[in-house]
Amino acid sequence: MEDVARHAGVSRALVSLVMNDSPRVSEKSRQKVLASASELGYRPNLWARNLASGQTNTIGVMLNDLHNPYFTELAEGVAATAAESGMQVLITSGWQQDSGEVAATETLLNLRTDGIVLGAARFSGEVFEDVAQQTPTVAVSNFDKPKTMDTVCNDEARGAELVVEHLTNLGHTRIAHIDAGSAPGAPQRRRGFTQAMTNAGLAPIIIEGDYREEAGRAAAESLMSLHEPPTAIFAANDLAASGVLTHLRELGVDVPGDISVMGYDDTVLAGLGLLALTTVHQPRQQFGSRATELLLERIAGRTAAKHELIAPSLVVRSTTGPVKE
Amino acid sequence: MEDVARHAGVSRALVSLVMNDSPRVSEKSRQKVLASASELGYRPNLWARNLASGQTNTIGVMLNDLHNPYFTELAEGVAATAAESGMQVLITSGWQQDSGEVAATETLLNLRTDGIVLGAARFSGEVFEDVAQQTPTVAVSNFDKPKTMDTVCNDEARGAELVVEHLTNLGHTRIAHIDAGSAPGAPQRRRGFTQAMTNAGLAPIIIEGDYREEAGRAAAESLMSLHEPPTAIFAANDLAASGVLTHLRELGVDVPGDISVMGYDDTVLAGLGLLALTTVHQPRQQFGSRATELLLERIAGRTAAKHELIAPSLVVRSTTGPVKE
DNA sequence: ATCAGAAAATAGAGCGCTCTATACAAGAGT
DNA sequence: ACTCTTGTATAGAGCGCTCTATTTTCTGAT
Repeated sequence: MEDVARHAGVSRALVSLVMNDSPRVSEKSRQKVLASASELGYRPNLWARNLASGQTNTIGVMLNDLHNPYFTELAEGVAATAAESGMQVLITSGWQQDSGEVAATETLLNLRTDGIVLGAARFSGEVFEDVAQQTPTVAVSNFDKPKTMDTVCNDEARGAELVVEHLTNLGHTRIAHIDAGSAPGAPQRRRGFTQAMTNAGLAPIIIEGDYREEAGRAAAESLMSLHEPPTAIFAANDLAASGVLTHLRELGVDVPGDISVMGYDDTVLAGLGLLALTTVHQPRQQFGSRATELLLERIAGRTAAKHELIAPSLVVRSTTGPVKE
Repeated sequence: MEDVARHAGVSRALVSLVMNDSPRVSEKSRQKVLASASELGYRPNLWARNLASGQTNTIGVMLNDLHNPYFTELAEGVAATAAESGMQVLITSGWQQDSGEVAATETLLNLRTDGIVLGAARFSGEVFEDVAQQTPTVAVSNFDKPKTMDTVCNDEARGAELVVEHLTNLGHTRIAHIDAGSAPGAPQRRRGFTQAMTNAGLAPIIIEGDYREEAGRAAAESLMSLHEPPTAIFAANDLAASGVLTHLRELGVDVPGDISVMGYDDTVLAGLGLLALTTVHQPRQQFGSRATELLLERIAGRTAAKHELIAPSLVVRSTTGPVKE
């Protein structure tokens, strides 16, 4: 910077003003400075700039797992909204290790980003309460309405309701749900399912499982060996639904002629021609952009916590149909 | 830091030493400092630290697209290897916009990360040559052996060779390849395929397509309406292969009884029960970790460019079998 | 010409840390 | 008692920038 100033025959301060697009600089010296800057290959040192200005214009995103499209689409939503406000986005990840999420968040904290979006899965909200104490924080998680941060999450109960509505409209009454124990979102889905079934005057059938394909396959096996198998299966997620479909295909059962299958999440899998799975879509990018909006509000000074649910929607493909007579 | 020093009754310099685990501090004062630090909730400001020390201990990763598992697994490899050397990893993404890759790289440059790993796809190497001039850089790309940076990439030719070997071993002679034009990696695959077929004394059949499912489906349609359809189809990637399978299923053609199908990449899709696709596995994490090793060498002072190919491997599942008599 | 007032440019004090050179004990050797 | 080490602690000058307060220069109206 020193060099640029000397080369352009002006003061360091003026160079700084030019670099920040200040309107208080004459066109002539702006050109002069810009010229020498590019000539000398000068680029402002972000570390120094942020140190001096005390703000980073950057928001940090902590993602539990980069493999999971859920998190990357979330990040994309964050990036899009952040860009509108001219903010940079920096991503760290826990690389699905237990200690990872905390370490990654720690990095962000040390970096002094203006705020943090938490795409966490491993821990309950409490672990992050003191993070939220130190910097504006918004979590995209099912946390239990913590006071120090905002949360945005999918309305899982509504999603389960959507499933039950769709299936009952098709005439199904024996509907089974493969649940995923205490995995993120699973308890809410299970509760929503039970609730919706009860409201419809139907008996909820629930069988244990998890979010993996193999679990779906195993669950389908138990379900189909019942005296009176269900006419519709609502899997824990798309991957589990894929397991269900695999087993039914081996059994020679026709989908959706003999039995209807639904997934949850609307991942790439669901759209594949061979699956064409009816599922529940979560607007993941919207989670990210809404979280960012809330974060920007917080950065601007709001302190009261907001907790928002975002409504999912139904995507009907070819694995559901009218109940067999 | 000032506060911590005062609270512990020592100088700022000593606090700095403690925070950097210097051996030149007595156990007694180390404890004292650590105690007051945690009491006051002090955390070192990374920006200031890096500014003062002139090095960031951070390597930057620029990823073309976070959705693509190729890139995220690459990042994971980088993270793992970087962690071994106590380096932090910061990720930026081009969010698959044309200008994105350059902007994201720019951010990294401004951040003065010790080095950059490029997971680029959009541009040719030239765009990044001057980046490499400014900081140690390794690209995981098919760039044409640039002098200023190292490259690591998949041995696409070998991958195509693997496919042809596998298929000819099963007795296939009419083998078609759906190619993906000028998309990343595609020309190399096409060349490798042609080469391997020619070497085996067979006529390569090539049909245009791209990396999407719909393209695979369309290509399968044309292929199957030939007078003498191929007995094996080697799709551009797994997604395209999925399209092929979808079409064949609709046609009632038995896979692998009537015809064999192969994908490329070994993504999650390939492992699904309903596809069970035979494919070529790319060790994506290894790309990342090898790139990081090279980058660390560069950071340590090496300047001569290295260009490495990494060998893929075959994953046999259930979509390939002996040719039908 | 003169001068108020706006516009443009500058000086210089930080920002929170690191790091070199220096100071200060306390023990070792003579 | 004296110097010479060795092991710890400290002062203070940066790192590359921003930003407030201040000075200098440039209007245009009298």
